[in-house]
Amino acid sequence: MPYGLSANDIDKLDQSVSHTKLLQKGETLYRQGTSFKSLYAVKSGSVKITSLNQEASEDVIGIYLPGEIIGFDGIATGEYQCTIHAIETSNVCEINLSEVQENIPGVSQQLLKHAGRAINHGRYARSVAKVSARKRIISFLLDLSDRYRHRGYLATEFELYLSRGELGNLLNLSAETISREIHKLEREKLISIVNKRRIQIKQMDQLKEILIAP
Amino acid sequence: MPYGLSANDIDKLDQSVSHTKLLQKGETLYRQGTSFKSLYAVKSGSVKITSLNQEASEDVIGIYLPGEIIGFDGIATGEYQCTIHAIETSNVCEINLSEVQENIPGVSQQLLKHAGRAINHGRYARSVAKVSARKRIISFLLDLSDRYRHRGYLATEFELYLSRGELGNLLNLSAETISREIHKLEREKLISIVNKRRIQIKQMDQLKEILIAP
DNA sequence: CTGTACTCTTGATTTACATCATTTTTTTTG
DNA sequence: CAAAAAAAATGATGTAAATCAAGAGTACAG
Repeated sequence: MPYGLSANDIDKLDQSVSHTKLLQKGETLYRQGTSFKSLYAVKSGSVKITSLNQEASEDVIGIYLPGEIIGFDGIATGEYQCTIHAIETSNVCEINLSEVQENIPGVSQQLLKHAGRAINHGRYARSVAKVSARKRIISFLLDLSDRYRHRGYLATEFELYLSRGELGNLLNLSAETISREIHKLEREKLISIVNKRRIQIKQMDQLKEILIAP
Repeated sequence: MPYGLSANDIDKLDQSVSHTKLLQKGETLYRQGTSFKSLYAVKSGSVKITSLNQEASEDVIGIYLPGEIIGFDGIATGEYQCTIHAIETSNVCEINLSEVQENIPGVSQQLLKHAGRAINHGRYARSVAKVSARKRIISFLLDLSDRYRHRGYLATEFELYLSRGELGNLLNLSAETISREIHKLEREKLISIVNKRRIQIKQMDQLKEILIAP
C-alpha cells in the first residue's frame, strides 16, 4: 500500500526542490500523454488517477491521499501514462525531478526509471484482468514476445517455463481454461506449441487484432 | 512493461557496485520475508517471481527476463515481499543498494522507497482481483481506511469520492454488483452509508475476518 | 421551480469461466 | 524401463457476476 511520507519528509521536500500548487475539485494536475515534468506529493485533499484504455474509455486506477506520491507513471517513458484529477480541493507539492536528478548518480537514475517501468507494468497487468480469458492469454504471450524482442532475442518462439496451472494462477484463470484456450489458438493456427511449454507465434498481427477488437 | 537495461547499462552497473551470481534451475535468489539486501539485474536466463498468499499457497507474480531488474519489492519495508526462483540456469548481477545509496541524497532515497511501495501496492491490487466481489470491496474499504489512519485521519469514516460505476471500474466489477454488495454490507451492519458516498466502518474486526475466511 | 440527465437501486436472465470428474500424456524415480 | 506421480486435455455441470431492463432518487441547468 502506498502509504505516506511523514509530515517531516514532506517538509524536507519543501525545503529542497519544490513548490506547492492548489487544485480545485475537478481540476487536472497532469494529463496522460503530456511530457513528464515532476513527481508530486499530495499534501492535502485527494486525487483520482485514471487512464484511457484502448476503447478510449477511462479506467480508474486508484485514488491518492495526503503523503502519497504521484507521477512515477511518467518517469520511464518521459510521458505521463495516467491523468490526475482532484476529487476535492487539494494541495500538491511539486518535486522537480530534473533538479533532484542533478545530484543523483546515473545508476540510481536508472533504478528510478526501472521502478517507474515496474509500476506501469503493474497497471498493465491490472488492466489485463478486465478482459476475456482468450485476450488475457494473448496479452501475456505478446508481452513476453515483446520483452524478448526488446532484448534482442527471437520474438516469435520462446519457452513458457510455467505449467498450465502456474499460468492460470498468474492470469487469474483455471489451468483447464488455459489448456482449452491455448489449444484453441493452436487449432486456429495463430500459434503453435512445441512440447507443451514452448510457443511459436504464427500470426502476430492477427493476435494483436484480437486484442484491440471489442 | 519492465523492459530492460541496455547491455551498456548493465556493464556500467558491473563496473560500479555489483558482482555476478550463477543460479541453477530451481535455485532461489531470495525468499519472501528475508531482509532486503540488494536489487538484482537478470543478466541471462529467466526467473520466476512468486508470493505466498494468506492461504499459504503460491501466487505467481510474473517472470523476469535478461535486462530486467528485480528486488524492488524489498525496498519499502526492508523485507522481500516475494520469492525468486530460477526457472532455467541464470546469471544475475547484484546491485548493492546500500553502497549506491551512499551517493544518493536523502530525497531520492525516499523516492525509491515510494516507488517500491507503489510496486507492492500494484501486486496487492492484482491479488485482490482473485477474490469474490464481496471481498474485493471490503479489501478496498480497509485499504483506504488503513491509509487514512496511517496519515492521522479518522479510519472509520471517510468519503468515497467515486461513483458506483467508477468503483466498479477500479475493482473490475459492474456498478450493479458494487451497489448490491455495499447494500448487503450495510444490511449486515458491518458498515453504514451516509449520502451514498460516505462510508462508516462499523465492524472493522468482522470485516477483516471476512477477508481471511475461505 | 421544472424538465433533463445522471446515479443508484433492484429484479430477471444470461454467460464466461470455475469446478468436478476422467482419461491421456509426460515426467520422475527407484 | 516399469511404476508412480504430475501435468495436460477434455467433457459435463454449476455458479458468481455481467448484462439487460425498469424504476426511484438526486443534481443541475435554463
